[in-house]
Amino acid sequence: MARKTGSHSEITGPRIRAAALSLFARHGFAAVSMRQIAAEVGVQAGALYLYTPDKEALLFDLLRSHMEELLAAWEAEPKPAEPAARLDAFVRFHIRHSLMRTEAVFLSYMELRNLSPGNFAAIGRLRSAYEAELEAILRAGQAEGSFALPDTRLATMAIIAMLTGVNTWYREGGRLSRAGIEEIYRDMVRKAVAG
Amino acid sequence: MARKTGSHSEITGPRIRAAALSLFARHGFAAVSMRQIAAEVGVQAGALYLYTPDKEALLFDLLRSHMEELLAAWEAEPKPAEPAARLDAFVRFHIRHSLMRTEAVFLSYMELRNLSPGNFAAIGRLRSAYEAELEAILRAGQAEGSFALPDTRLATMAIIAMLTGVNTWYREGGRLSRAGIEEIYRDMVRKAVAG
DNA sequence: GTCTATAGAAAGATAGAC
DNA sequence: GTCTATCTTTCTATAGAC
Repeated sequence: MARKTGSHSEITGPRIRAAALSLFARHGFAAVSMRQIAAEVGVQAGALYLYTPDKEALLFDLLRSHMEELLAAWEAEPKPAEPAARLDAFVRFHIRHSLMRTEAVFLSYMELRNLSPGNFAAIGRLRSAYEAELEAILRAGQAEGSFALPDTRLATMAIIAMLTGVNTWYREGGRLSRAGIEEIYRDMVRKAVAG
Repeated sequence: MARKTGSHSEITGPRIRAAALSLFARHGFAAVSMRQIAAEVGVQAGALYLYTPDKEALLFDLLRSHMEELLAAWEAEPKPAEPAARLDAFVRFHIRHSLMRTEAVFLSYMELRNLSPGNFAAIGRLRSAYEAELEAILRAGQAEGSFALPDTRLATMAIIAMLTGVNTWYREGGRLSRAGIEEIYRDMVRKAVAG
């Protein structure tokens, strides 16, 4: 069972990812150096390259994990069949999830442009898949007659932007509780799409 | 009227600002070098320092100019007294202005964190002043009874996020005209705040 | 006002000892 | 698996010629 000195591969990898996520979200991908990430983890800069081929791959990994986790979480969510109730569920889910993963959401909206074209497209596809979930709900409600939307695609983008915006102003321990915020947004969205 | 060789101070300054705006918006402040900006303008890197004390001051100047221009433009806008009509005017104005200044809007939402604390606070004050314009409209409509909003502050942030989001998906020559987009957003906002 | 040249610091990434 | 040391490139910013 003897191990080499300083062998911590099972724990160092996740710690590097966590440190990178936090630093990238706070200062921006390009403004953060590999040395800073290494210092946060408590290793030397060179050691990072045992876990990632380069800096961009580290960013891509964070973004892809986030999007895949988001899609999986929505899939696992209990989803009513009725469009109106399903929309409520989406709103609550999106806000709750965004507030739980503030840093990753920030990254996903800010650092796409630092990806190579191929990686950019891959994240774009995952994002489109998520947007399609909301769009399907709106389309179903529209077909059923419970929603009145002149343009379903625009409404999809408008609602997601509105909900994701919660990340720009929400602060832990502020005036409103998370449940309270979910409720207010849910009501605004309900009214905005209503016939 | 003899001038020194290569004297273009009246025109080089604005061209530097334009190049910096475009590059910062496309690649991010930290990812753009002074050399790139200089190359875009057609001067040497050293020449930039005749127009700005450093790189951050260049960013700060762009952000401040944008916010001041935004506030001045809204001030110059014809504004109905009735809250409902005034809200319509705000929505149309915000979308129109955002689409006319895509790059600056992008910068304003992405690069605040690259400012020093003092400069950050200065831009924050300008942004708050703008948000206060919308919040005042919502408050007036609420007091008058034409709007029904459980939380005026949250509604302010939600509406601005929704409207500004147009920048993330709008492309020139796309499916919808600018006027059409303004109209659809106006209707969604109207419904969202209605009693 | 712009140029060339460069100082001085810091970046990403790699090599090889342990 | 992590370290130290370093290669190579690039950066911001300045100095001084023209």
